[in-house]
Amino acid sequence: MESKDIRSAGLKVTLPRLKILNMLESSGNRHLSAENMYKALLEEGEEIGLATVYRVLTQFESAGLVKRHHFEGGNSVFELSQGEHHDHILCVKCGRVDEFYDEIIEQRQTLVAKAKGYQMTDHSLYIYGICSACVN
Amino acid sequence: MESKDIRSAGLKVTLPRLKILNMLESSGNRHLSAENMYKALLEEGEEIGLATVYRVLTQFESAGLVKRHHFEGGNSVFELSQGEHHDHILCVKCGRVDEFYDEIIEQRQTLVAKAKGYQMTDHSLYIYGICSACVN
DNA sequence: TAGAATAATGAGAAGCTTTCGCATTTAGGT
DNA sequence: ACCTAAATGCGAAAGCTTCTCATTATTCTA
Ligand SMILES: [Mn+2]
Ligand SMILES: [Mn+2]
Ligand SMILES: [Zn+2]
Ligand SMILES: [Zn+2]
Repeated sequence: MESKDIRSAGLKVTLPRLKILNMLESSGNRHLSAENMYKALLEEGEEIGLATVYRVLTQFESAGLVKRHHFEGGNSVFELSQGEHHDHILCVKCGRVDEFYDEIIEQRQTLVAKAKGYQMTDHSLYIYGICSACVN
Repeated sequence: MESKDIRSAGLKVTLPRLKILNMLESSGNRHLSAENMYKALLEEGEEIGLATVYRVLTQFESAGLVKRHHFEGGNSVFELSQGEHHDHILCVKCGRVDEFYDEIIEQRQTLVAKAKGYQMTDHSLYIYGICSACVN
């Protein structure tokens, strides 16, 4: 029952919010754009506006329910923040997205920030390449 | 004499191209947006179009003369590609940009790509934080 | 459970960055 | 100096995201 998440974010439990949250939970694709979700909902026969999708996703992001990523070229994508942080590796041919977490990279980032006199708040790391299915 | 760079990129040596290249070389700020350069050139009394600035920068990028970065929120920034690769650390308060290169991070990225079955072509790493001048 | 107060919605307009199209100008070779 | 191809500036347009506002839905209270 995901209504709890919405409520504890201080938001009213509305159909659009439930639909969007549900889509993020149940879709095979963990990384979806607002446009993706909007079109999928339309096809399911929902009556929803694109502005609402963006609004709701931004609210979910503020509430920590969702993470927004800016993949190279094009629009933002969103995914449920399921606890642990991770970074992304993307195929430049087919758009496939894989996730990874590297403790050493994380540590070095902290060290770099410290060395440069920064109090690190965040970081974004994307690796681009050609996936095994796309080689040749 | 930067005309050589332009010529060897297969481009005609024009005033806009010289002005833009010169600005990237002489400006105190190593990381400039197209809008930045456009406005600065207008203030210098140049007659130039924003579309030209974008066009020229894209051509310079293709020629390997400049690198384009997508800093969080807002527009792309460009810098001269002076040889060695580096990544960036940015202050979220004042917008300050510092550069760094960490050999271990670079190596780990290669390892991650390999482990995920990718042939790495590129990566982008930004660290965000609060710089020493902005703490408090 | 009805009603009031308030938040959320959908539709379209608008904002912003970047690119495109095209008539005009300019560069570079002869 | 002339010719041709390339480059320019301008405005329009694209693509993504946010804003505005009249309408609708949710939650709280009685
Ligand atoms: Mn992810
Ligand atoms: Mn740099
Ligand atoms: Zn692929
Ligand atoms: Zn700062």
